[in-house]
Amino acid sequence: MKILLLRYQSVSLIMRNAEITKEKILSEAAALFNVKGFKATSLSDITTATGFTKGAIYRHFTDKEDLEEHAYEYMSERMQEKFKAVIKTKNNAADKLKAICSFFYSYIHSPVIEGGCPILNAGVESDDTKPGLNKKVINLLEVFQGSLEHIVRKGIEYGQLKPSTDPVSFSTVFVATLEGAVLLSKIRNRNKEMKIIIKHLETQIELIKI
Amino acid sequence: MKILLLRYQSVSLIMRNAEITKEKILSEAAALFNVKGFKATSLSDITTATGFTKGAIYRHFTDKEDLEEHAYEYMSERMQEKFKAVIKTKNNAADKLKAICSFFYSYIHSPVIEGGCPILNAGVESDDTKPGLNKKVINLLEVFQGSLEHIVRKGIEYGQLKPSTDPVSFSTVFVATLEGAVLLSKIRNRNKEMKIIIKHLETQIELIKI
DNA sequence: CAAATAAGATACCGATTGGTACCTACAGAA
DNA sequence: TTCTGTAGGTACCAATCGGTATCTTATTTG
Repeated sequence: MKILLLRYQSVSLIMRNAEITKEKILSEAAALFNVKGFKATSLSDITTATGFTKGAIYRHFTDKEDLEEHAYEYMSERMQEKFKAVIKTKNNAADKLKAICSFFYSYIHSPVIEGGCPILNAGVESDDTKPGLNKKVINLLEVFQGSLEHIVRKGIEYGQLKPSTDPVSFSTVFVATLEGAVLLSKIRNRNKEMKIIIKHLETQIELIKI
Repeated sequence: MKILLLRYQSVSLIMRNAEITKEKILSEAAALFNVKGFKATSLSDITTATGFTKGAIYRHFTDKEDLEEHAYEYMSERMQEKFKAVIKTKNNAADKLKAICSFFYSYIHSPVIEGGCPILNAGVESDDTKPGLNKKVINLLEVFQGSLEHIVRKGIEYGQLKPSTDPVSFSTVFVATLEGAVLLSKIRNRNKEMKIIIKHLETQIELIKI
């Protein structure tokens, strides 16, 4: 039946679609890079994960560095999409901030990208040897912190948060604490630390609420 | 004069001392591992840095993994020494906590080990592929957080800190925030974030002071 | 349906990786 | 001063790395 359908569409069993192939390579490579690290992930890791050969990979990307950066861009976009969606679910500053906390808490069990937070992972690996990648990490970090800053600013403007709150300071501390939580839970392979830290952040949010 | 002295001590110009050699290998490897990462640092990187050959390295260490773990142990010991020294300079809980903040702030310009915090760097790299190393990271993290917990506990006991302070929660949040600060400053290659976060932590310390 | 184009596989390349066997020569003991 | 154990150097190894030239074949175009 299926074969018949395929035959009518004049599509052979071995399909070839550049766009789908590229997507597959990017998503598999992204997961591998985020779990094992960029340097530790070899091209053969990616070929076995995707089922494609090096020939296919090098048709879509100039070299490994190019693949790394595009794969990170892929992660970055996914993270930003999810992040925006999370913020959208609430309609006031405090609830938005709490929703972000919940997002991080749930990340352990259902991550957007396997292997933890791409800011943390790529941030540590890229700073000394991969300037191109580092720029993309900075960008994602800026989007993340910028969103928080915007939430706080708007929260103050709309009379939801205390005007004494410093948006830059608050968002910086918020991001650092969350990333620290991810690190601790990653190292210990448990969510005890995440739980404690999320609870603390939620009380901090309550403190700046009007 | 110097050569004469050496001759009298029957010490040739090419000295050979297993202990000193091992120390040199460990210190150079530690710095390289902490800057470039464990995977990204090759044995030839270490031979060029130390001036020794692979033959010398493999006499003291069974394989690269063994060297990695001993090098991390070396970093860990150095960090703990410095950490204890910093805590000792003050004689009450709040000042001890603030001294730790200052230590992290100064770490950017005069690090104990080049390349940033070994908990952050090795923590990210070891969790998935290097269980032996991960255990050592957990150990250092526990010593660090345990020290903070002890400071808070004693601070409460001696009437320096509010009894309502939860030592576990406080120390967990403290460590996470500091590590997050290191990450942000590392990614951005500036100390703006560190400055903001240290300031925040100092006011948090003031809040639990009696 | 045939020709042209482009996607992907195959087979290779030199360089580098971690690792080892063997040799040399220095340091300490006698 | 000689002998001996061992610290360290030399020369190699197979495996794997990232990368490329070339070939096959699926898809598109005319």
